[in-house]
Amino acid sequence: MGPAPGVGWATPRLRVSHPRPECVPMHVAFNLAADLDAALTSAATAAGLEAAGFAPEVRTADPRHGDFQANGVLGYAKARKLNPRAVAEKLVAALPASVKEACEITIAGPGFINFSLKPAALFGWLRTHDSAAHLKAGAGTAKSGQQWVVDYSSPNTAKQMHVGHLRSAVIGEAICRLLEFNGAKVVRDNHIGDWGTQFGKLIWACKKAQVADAAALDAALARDPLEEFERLYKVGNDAAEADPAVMDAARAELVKLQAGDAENLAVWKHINGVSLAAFQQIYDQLGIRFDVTLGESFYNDQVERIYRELTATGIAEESQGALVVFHPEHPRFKTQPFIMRKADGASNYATTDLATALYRVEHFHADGIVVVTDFRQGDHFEQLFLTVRKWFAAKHYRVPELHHVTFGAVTGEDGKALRTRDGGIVKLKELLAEAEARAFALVSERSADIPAEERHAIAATVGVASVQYADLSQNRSSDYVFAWDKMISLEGNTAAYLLYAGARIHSIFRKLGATPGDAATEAAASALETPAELALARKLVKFADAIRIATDTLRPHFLSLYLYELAGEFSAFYGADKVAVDDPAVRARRLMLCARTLLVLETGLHLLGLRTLTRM
RNA sequence: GCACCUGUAGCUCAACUGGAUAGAGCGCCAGACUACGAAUCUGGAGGUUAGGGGUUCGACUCCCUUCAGGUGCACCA
Repeated sequence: MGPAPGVGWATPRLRVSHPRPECVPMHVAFNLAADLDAALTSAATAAGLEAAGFAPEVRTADPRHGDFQANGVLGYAKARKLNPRAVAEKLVAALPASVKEACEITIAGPGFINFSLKPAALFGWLRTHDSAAHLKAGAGTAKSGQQWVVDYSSPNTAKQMHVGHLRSAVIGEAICRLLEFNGAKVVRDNHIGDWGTQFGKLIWACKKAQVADAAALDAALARDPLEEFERLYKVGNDAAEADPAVMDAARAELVKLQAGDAENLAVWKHINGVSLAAFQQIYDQLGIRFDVTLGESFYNDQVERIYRELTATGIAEESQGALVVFHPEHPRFKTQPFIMRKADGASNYATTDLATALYRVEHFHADGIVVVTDFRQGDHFEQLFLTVRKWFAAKHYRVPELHHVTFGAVTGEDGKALRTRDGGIVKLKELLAEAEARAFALVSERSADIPAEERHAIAATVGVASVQYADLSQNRSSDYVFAWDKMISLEGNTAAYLLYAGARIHSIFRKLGATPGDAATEAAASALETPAELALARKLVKFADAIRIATDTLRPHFLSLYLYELAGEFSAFYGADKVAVDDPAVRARRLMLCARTLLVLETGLHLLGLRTLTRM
């Protein structure tokens, strides 16, 4: 999606014709790659290319070749048996003067068009994008006016959150923030599992414990309710697996619950209240606040309509007593059913997920729905989305974009599912506490001069950020190897390295008695000159592209990678060029670079859901 | 059996969904603090992208096939 016409190079209105930075015009596009793309598209028409068959394909380039490259002429020329370099030359000749003034343009190899931003153009971008609000204003056109619903975290009640719940929560929150930054309105929906068969077993076990020793049960529930419910679930589950009669009894309890039995409903409510309170403690640490928590139970009374509509539209059919959907056009789902009503008449998660999709469109007017779960539910969501598209089309409901955002398993360093020393599940509560403890040890070792109280606060940020970032820094589709040493490490692509880079910039401003982004200081800045200054500026300008790709692919690691490279570029600059020099114009421009690096770094980290520090 | 995911440097991971000489960190080797935080930086060595075919100007990326690991597949979510 290109920028709004008339805001950049695509029109002759912008003229970066004066090398003196103070003359840089006000309107500088946030996403220069997109702007260049638009300029090339216009130029293609002017140059007599077949506009319909030409896409510029602008992307960020290897710094050896420039800042951006356009690859579109290769395919275009090939398809028409033209000389690609000749086409590229025609195209470049047709570019508006503003682009030629802002960039060095070369044609290389088989027909790549390379663009290198001149120092004044880089300076202009930095001057324009001087606050978080201006960055957001630039990015916010991409999904402006769209409504999205993001379904993430979604643990089951009656159980504690464990390490398996981490990725959905962390990745989901980052996706929410990215969508918002791009201008979308986002509803954060915690689709908790509060209506499944686990309650049959759990209620059965509760009643049994009640009969056996009511006082002991009450005492255990008073001490740590969630631990006790978890233990009872295990009792019920083991018993049900060992004895079919217990399984039947548990099913009966579930049926009673779903029918509205007062006693079972009371137990169920108690369990959910206790669970949500415990979840919120984790969410507070991760900086997550849901707009709605609409679990499976919320849709319980809406399932009849689902059965009715899917039957009436001919999408669902009876099979072996169940109501199912087959997809004849699909190699597998033509025989593998999507069961939306069990043979015993009960609903299941296919039913509630169908109802959920409908509710999100009817109630929230969703343009896009994102569901963040692990990859093992791939079949389910593929079937669900196929069904939803057919159903909504048949009923003339709005069909939103549907995305199943998957991620791999969390494994230990042996490649197997992560377990504690004694083979138990790693509880999220304990994992975060350990991260904090390890971070505290590290901060204490490195910064013994900071008061203990502040060190604890720093450790809380570093510990949680390290856990979050470990997840966000790698492609979500691969399995994730959990390794403490790598996670809390200060070296390499870690949260601590990025937080350190930020703390060091804050330190520069403290030392020089300056304020980041101070307009009076920056007004004195001279043109960018040294290789390190220019390299850093080039990296800063590409923030827009990092945001774009992370959002388009719903993969936050593209942003993480960018921020890591930015921090590295800053460290190189820091080592090469001293900020605290006597020449006021040089000092001013380097302070400006520091301020923009800080701005982009902190804005980016906040988009990932991390908290940042001013010292550590 | 049928499908999906994964396989890249000794290790942990990237590679913008087909672009230029496949990049980082750790580890290893050699350097840089009487300079704003060395929790840092600058160099170097390290690759048949699991194997084999194919598609094309161009392939880690797409297709076919073999191998290895993981995961799903009728009433759990």
